[in-house]
Amino acid sequence: MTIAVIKDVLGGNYAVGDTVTVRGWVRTRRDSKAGISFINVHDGSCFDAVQAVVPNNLPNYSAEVVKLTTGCSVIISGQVAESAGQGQAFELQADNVEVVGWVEDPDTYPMAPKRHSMEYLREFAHLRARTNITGAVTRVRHCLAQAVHRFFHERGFYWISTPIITTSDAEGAGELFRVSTLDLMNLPLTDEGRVNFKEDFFGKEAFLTVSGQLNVETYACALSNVYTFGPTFRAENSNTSRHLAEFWMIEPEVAFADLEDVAKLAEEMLKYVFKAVLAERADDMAFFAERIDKEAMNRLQHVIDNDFVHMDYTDAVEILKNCGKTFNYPVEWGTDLQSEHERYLAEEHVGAPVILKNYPRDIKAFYMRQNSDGKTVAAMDVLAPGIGEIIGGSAREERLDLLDRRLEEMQLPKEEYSWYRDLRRYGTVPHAGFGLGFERLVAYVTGVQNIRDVIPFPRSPNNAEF
RNA sequence: UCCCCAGUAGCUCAGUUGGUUAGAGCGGUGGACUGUUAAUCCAUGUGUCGUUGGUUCGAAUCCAACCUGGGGAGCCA
Repeated sequence: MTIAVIKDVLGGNYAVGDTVTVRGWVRTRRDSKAGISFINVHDGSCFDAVQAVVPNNLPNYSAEVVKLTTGCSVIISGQVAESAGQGQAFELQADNVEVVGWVEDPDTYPMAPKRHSMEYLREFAHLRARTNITGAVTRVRHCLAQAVHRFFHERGFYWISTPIITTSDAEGAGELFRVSTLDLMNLPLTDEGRVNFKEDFFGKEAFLTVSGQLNVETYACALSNVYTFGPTFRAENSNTSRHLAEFWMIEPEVAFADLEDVAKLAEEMLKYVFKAVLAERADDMAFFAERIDKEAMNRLQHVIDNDFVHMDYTDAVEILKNCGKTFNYPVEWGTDLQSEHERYLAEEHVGAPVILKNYPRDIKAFYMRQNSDGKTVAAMDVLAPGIGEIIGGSAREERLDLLDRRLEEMQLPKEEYSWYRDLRRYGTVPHAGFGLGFERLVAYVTGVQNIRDVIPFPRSPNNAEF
């Protein structure tokens, strides 16, 4: 018995006449009074389902085959044949249909063979993987993840597994999820009446990481070219279509590199993974172009074919001031750009991803490298049309005195960063890196509007089902 | 967290300017027809009208609070 994945059957990897067995789930069944039934079966290996042509002389035809409904699991054996119908080159002439699992009540099976809203599908995160769209998103997501790893591997980067549990608030900003084994009903207290974390699992306060950057910098300052690719957690009460409480982030860090180097790296990486998706997931991308966003494929090709536009923050402010458009928020040097400003720059002024660089020092994180003008830091954001900031990066301040001054200005506890400061005390080097929100990348590529639909089990305020 | 919008059948929605028996399409089911393909045609069922409270002779409809979802904003990736 040759077990075949549907991708290989449809792709012509078997000869006509070969007997193969496919296993999967029924998408639709159509009966013909000519004495056959058509059963479309999907197994996740590709976008399309294979059509099994089932003759009515099979022993279980009337008892089982004609009772198959959407969602039933089956094992079907038969001969690969050129299809007499339209819509597929190959099909399966079935000579055995085994029903593995029935759908107990087709009327209440949530994944009915019809269009569902994304909001509805989200309520069935355990079943939505069976739909066309979630299947396609899942394959594209995988393709992107593989391409990211391949891209860095080919350039000599090492994948560093930075910790999920941390005991320092990496950027002194983000809201953190606490990790604790203390009994909430009976907390140990200090003499001052505070919670005594010395009795907690780690002997101190612990949290889920908001970024692997500070940790991965340590490895960049030894292995030169490194990156993280892992889950990240933010306890921010963000209720938007582009925020998750648990998301995946890719953070390369490069020793002896400056901002220009990592801006180039970001551009090359995006082009590399977009090429991979167009080459490897043409079936799924065609579906997104047809059903989600007409421009899904053109957008990627356009990014691949054109150089990214680089723009200084200072120049961007001038462009925004002189563009003749009235914004809800005023544009002024020294303040962070609002969504509407970023959107104008990426969507209208440039019409493609744009790299904004050299932001005012006072609105950026303590670790960003200060420019010689005394006003700005070597930071960049990659803004993508439709989704906004997709990448944020910077050169890191490698000069200890300047770093310490920033820690003091921002009133951050120096002791907490002793190991980070050590990197500047022992063989410091200029280095730079960036962070890419993986789900934002998947959303950008697929055209799916809500980030909650490009991760299998989204976590957001008030929602951690499944 | 703030602003706006929505919650009616399994799903997507219409409707009800407060008044008897609540509507369509899709999906499901039954049948017809057919190498069909989200087929087509015919038939068919289904509702604490989000929750709680208030106003009223009477509330699914008006009001309030709450819950849930969506859009936008902030925070950011």
